[in-house]
Amino acid sequence: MPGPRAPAEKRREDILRAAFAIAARERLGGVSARAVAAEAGVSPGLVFFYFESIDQLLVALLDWMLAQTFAATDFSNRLADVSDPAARMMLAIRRDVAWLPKQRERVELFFDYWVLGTRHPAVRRTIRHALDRYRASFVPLAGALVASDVERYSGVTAEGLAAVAASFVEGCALQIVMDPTQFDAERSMATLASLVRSPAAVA
Amino acid sequence: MPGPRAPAEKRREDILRAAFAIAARERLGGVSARAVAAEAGVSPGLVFFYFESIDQLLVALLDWMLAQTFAATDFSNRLADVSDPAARMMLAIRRDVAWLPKQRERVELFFDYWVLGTRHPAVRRTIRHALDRYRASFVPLAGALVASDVERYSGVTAEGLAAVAASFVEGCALQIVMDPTQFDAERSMATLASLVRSPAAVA
DNA sequence: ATCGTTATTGATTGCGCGATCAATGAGCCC
DNA sequence: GGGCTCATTGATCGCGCAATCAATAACGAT
Repeated sequence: MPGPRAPAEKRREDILRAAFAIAARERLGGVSARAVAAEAGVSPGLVFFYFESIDQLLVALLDWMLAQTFAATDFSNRLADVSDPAARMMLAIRRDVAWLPKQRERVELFFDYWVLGTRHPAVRRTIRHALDRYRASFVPLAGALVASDVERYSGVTAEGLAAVAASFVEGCALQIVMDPTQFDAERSMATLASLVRSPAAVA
Repeated sequence: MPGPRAPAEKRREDILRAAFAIAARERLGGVSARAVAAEAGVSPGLVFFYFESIDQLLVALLDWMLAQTFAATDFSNRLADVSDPAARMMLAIRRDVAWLPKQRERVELFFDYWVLGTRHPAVRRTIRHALDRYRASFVPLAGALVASDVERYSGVTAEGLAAVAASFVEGCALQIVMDPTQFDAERSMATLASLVRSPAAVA
């Protein structure tokens, strides 16, 4: 009755890929053992052989997605080419906001996981960690910006500015996912640029 | 076998309240016909008598919650007392961000509904509409702010600024629900205030 | 007091789910 | 090629769910 065998790593990967295909199509609610098995062309029992439960499969899928996502974005842009701190910060934000619509599937899935995380401690920890890393990634840029014009940014800390930048991008993600037709990324970016630019540049 | 009767409107309300009580406790996943009936002290069949399906009960519950939420916030604060446009805008944002932790249940439920909206067009429409209304509620404030200093805010439209404000608040909502201990609302507010304040105030 | 309407009941049906497990055969070592 | 390991199968269990419906009693009308 058993079919052909495959290396353990490949099978795990096959099942994760199948789970992702379904999740991208029908979101997390569509990821059931039967559906994943059918998509991967294996029997339902095998899913539980490689992942003890569906919850654990979902956690593994989240890790898998996050690893892929960070690998894809971390070094995709030459931020170092821009010397002006304000422009660097804006470019970083713009890069992330521009990335959102292209990867809408993943952004939507991430929110699905975020909702799941409110009930599922392991998922919550993973997501918190990812969001913290994201916020932290803005700290050096924010620090340079604050240092570049201490008068203009008096009372602003690097951490505080990084948190606001992260909030902004996450808010944009939310709006893109909720209603892509209404949200105008360019307009929001232009508005943010006007707010951040220094008084010297205005005058 | 039937128990005592009640006016149709009261029964509907009873069932909605029961559904909300469960949703606040166990989220949307806990809202089943049996659970709602038990909470309301009626039989499961009665739920389907007043709401044709569970989906329709959930839609009715969403409408009910949104009506309550808007009724509770719209007139809770005397924005009109503040004459400076920048301060007015900041106060509006601060009021909403301060409201989030107190109503965490509702915010979480709102995101649950977003997930439900994936499968359910009526829910999706309702949520989009609510978010649009929210963003639109910032437009008058943003318009006054832009008009108060056309030089400082050149290139900024009322709609754009309103969208950014909404993004910011929604981003705060995400962070507060996911990790209330990490998110420092006051720090974010102070940072935002520094960004928005006019050059005149800085000098 | 009787009757018709209808709100209310709870047993029931059928479904999809997560999870289990005995049976099975593919691949590997000697 | 014999035998061992274990990856793979698919039937199966038990559960909770949404939804249905015949039976029933509460209530207003007459």
